[in-house]
Amino acid sequence: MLSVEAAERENLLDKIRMLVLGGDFPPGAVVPEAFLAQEFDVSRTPVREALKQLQHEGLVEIRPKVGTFVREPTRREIIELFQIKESLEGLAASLLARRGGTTELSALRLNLEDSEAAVLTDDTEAYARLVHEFHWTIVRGSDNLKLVEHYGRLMNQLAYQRLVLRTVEHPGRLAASTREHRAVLEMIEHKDPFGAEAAMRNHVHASSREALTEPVQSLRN
Amino acid sequence: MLSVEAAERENLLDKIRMLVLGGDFPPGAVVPEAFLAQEFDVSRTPVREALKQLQHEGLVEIRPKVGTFVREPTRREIIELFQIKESLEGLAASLLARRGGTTELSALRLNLEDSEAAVLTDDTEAYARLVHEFHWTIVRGSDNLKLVEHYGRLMNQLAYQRLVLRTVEHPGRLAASTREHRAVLEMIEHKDPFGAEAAMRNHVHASSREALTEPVQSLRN
DNA sequence: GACTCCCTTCTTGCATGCAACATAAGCTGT
DNA sequence: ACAGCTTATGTTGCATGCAAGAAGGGAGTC
Repeated sequence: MLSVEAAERENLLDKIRMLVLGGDFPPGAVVPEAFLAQEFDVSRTPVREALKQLQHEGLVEIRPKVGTFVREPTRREIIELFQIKESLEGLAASLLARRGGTTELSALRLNLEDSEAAVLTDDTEAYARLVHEFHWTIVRGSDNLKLVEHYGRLMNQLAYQRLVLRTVEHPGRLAASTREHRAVLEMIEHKDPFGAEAAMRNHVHASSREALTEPVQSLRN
Repeated sequence: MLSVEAAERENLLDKIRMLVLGGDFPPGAVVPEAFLAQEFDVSRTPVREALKQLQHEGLVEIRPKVGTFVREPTRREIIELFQIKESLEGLAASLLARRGGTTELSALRLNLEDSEAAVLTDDTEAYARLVHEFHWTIVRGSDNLKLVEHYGRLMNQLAYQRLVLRTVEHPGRLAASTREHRAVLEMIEHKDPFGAEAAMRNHVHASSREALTEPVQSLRN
């Protein structure tokens, strides 16, 4: 399908994105092309292309003739992105409910069981992974490839992993979140698009408020 | 704000996008980097970066080691994109209604008057422009910069201009569309977020069905 | 001591050269 | 005539070289 070089390039973009998202660089720090080029043993040209793409994704800012800087989303941007997240995931839930994809439904049921187990054992790391999987399963289950694509862009911008780790620290949030997931799943099982959309939006809205209540250092700008 | 080089590069990207969207190249035709480089009197490198970006926007497809091809959205993709459009514009209308931006409101009122005049005189070209302006005014009026950004990406993928020109050809659609615009505006004026979202989604849905009913050559794939 | 100017250094932006690969045409043998 | 192979061409992918600009530091001056 994809030639070897293309796959390598994808990997390069992903690798650089991981490096940026992973927090290995302090926010606002400069990321020289030459360093990345040496790090991944390629020329500056493919690194440039990848950084250009990351700029369009909003993860870095390229100041012309100055340098490439890791860009931390501002609090306002996080609010804005969560509004879009709410809308898109609502759409995804609605589409999945209308479609009634059986494989996704069973995956979601399984996910919910695992999530409840993780809540009981207080396994926040597993829970974070399951939440991620739950949302992505619904989006993919919408059977709308363009939606999947745009959703991926959105999530990249949100630097989601850092945030979700923060929300799960709130006491009681895990249980509440799981209840909301169950509500969404039930609406989808009943093939109720409007109900599913409403439940999903309600859930995302609640989770966004949780993610934003904590005044964290990296969100103070 | 933007340095000269950055502005030039933006212009280069926009210029190439216009060329691709403008239909100067037959869909599926190859667009060699070297040609564009000579056309705009730059090296292949910035052309490459621009094409790379256009690929991520979904307008062209770069087959490795083969060439760059103009990519026409399939009918399925258009349906998918319209679903997202409905969701995002619904969000925008909702946000604008909640906010109650006065400058946007007056702009929309003026737009509606002009639109009705264009309907009476059957000026389809002016109407297409006004429709475009109406929707963008609402999206910008949401005061959500990230939404504006994502919406722009979406519209680029839809190759909107070609489609809107097609919808206005349907008899009676102009008047119906204007009525729907008025409904949206009234909901926003009443500061009714839910009503505004519903009206907007209804409008987009109707317009998408119009855009998709016509079996046009370029949409047959 | 503070301010201004220049210069050094680091970064990106672009042009160009070369290699690799995919595709298609031509050639040869059957 | 046709199938398989070879070759020719066109394209992208990447490496490298060079120039231009921006930021910071240091020297000189008031």
